[in-house]
Amino acid sequence: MAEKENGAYRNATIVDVARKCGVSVATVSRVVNRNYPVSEKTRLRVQAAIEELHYVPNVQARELNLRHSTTIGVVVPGLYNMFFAEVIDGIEAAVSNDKYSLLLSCARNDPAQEQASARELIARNVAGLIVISPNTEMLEEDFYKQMAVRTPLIFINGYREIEGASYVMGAEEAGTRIALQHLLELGHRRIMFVRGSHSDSYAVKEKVYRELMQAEGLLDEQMIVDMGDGNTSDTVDDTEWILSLRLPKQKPTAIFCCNDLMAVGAQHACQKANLAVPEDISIVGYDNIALAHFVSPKLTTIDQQMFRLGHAAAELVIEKIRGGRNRRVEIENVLVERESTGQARCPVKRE
Amino acid sequence: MAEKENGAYRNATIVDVARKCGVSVATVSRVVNRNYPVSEKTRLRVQAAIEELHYVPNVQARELNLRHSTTIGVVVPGLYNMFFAEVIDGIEAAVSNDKYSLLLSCARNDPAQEQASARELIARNVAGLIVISPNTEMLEEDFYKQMAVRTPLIFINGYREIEGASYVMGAEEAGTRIALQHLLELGHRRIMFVRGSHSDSYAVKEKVYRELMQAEGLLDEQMIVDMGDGNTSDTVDDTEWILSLRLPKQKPTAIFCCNDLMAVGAQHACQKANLAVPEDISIVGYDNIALAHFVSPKLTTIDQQMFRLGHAAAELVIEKIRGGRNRRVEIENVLVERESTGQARCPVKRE
DNA sequence: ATGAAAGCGCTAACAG
DNA sequence: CTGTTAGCGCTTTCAT
Repeated sequence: MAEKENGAYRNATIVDVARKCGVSVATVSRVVNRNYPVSEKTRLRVQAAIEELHYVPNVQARELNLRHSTTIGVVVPGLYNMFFAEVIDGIEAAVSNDKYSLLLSCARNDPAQEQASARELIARNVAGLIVISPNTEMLEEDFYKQMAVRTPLIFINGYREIEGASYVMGAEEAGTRIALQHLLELGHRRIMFVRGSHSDSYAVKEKVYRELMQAEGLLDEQMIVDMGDGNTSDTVDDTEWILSLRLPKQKPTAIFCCNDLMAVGAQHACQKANLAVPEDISIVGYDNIALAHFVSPKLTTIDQQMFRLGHAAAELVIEKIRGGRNRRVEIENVLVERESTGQARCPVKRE
Repeated sequence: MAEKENGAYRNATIVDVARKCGVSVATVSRVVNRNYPVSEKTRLRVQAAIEELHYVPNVQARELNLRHSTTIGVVVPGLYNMFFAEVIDGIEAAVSNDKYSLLLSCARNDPAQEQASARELIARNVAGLIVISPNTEMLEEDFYKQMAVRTPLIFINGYREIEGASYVMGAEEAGTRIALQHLLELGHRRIMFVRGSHSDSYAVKEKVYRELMQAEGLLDEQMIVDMGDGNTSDTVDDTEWILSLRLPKQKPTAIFCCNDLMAVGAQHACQKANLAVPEDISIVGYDNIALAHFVSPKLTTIDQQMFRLGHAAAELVIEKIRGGRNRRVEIENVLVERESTGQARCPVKRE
């Protein structure tokens, strides 16, 4: 039993156990790790002592000795967003499956805090580091490049190339194309594109949108709307507000939104404008967060497979820890057809 | 610069720095920690060496030496649910504010895994442990009691009393009463109660419901519906299904749901049954997860203030780590009146 | 102001 | 099969 002296906790160590049953610490270590022969008799004695003292081996001390760590660090913008939460769920599943533990730090959407988080995790001697949606924009030149030299480094949805790092990326270009194609095939010609500011993810999608619409002779600058901060708890309401102004003017028959929050905002705007979804107007979101099938009509969207995104990242770190090479893996983005898309009202034949 | 030999990472230690500039490790330690005088000249030399070698102090080694830890462990059922994610957001904010780091482990709603997670965290020498919504039902008799002896232990929404632990609880009894009172004041008499299985949280709420309805002479066993697993990604659809069967028979004018997922399911069921919310029927949820204001009509619900729940728990561990006593704190549950509740259609005068 | 040395809890040779 | 010992990276007396 641990003794509590003046409020301080003092737990049994390997020495306590050894002394308790008159063997050496080496022997105790051996029965704990089952890696060298120990006579049945002493093994039992030692185990009894372990039980009695509630001895728990100190992993930190072991790792110090072994010169390797079994914890993985994760830097995430925050958990307020289901997207990140699900990614972490995936990381945790893979990581704990391989006997690693997960050290988590939130960057609060602040580049400075992101760096501080990464540094903190490194100092805590993580065996590898995963950074989700890194804020590379205002990034100190080779902050991560240095880091990659000392620790396996993986980015999830990091758009800037960092030397020495591995990447897990959702196939957003392909995904955007699929979504838009879906709308086109339904006969839609006036497709609005709703994006947010300050993320490479939006830029990638806009590029695809422009190319595709251009190719179809359908590009109309007025149809591209930037609603500002696209990833906060106000995104739904903000989008609703902005679209309620734009809908009457642009009269789209379909709306593509860069994430599901915006798409739900779009649903609200249509509802307020007395446009039935999907009868009068179709809406496609992106990400497939849980919210997408909680709303009504259920949202048609592109599944980023966040759990797999996280899971793959975890596998990549572990691979690198074991001496593997850097890799870049893409997770397929697939269309989830639900209730918010349908045939265009007055389908225009596609030439 | 760290050397990479046959794919293995080998980082600079305090010894490397000391050797590099011909001082003792003690001196290096002093300039790193700024806790003892060092001459300006050597300080500069040492700092230069630190920069050059990209030396990062090893927190694990320091903590081993100092015999104290600066990491907090958190056991959570999972992150698939926004409730838990927001609680962790709160914990992380408080914890990192106090220079602690967060070690996270998911219990996957499995009591055995929950114990494994807790053990794992303890072995990693956390300074304190927070368990969110512990699955105390099938709990090995004094698993946590033992644990509380060796490490500060905090439960968030833990209903079984464990000796030696601190508690942070949402005031669910009061919250349930507030929600029901709200409905009563709106003139509702036929109030349905929707709960899930296997959680003390449901039992607490049902108790309040029964008392209150009994007191009003309104209790009707038929109005209490248990929809089974109440906290999965299927909860919304399951609730919709079950209620679509019960609504026509019971004809409630209001529905109280034990969490927001169920409440959204109830909204769907009403919609399918052509009951306008809130004109024909009122719905109150519980928790106030983000979803609640993303749906339309926006959900009236009881705010559990998850962020504060987590924040308070973190403060409690830290308090205990510093030698404080065990405490039990309640976080107020407040009514958030939005769009899903309104005057009863044919208000019956309350006697 | 600086260095030498002990030791945190643990594991892995190396002897016996 | 078991014990002795060195040392992981670090901090902190205790000397100088």
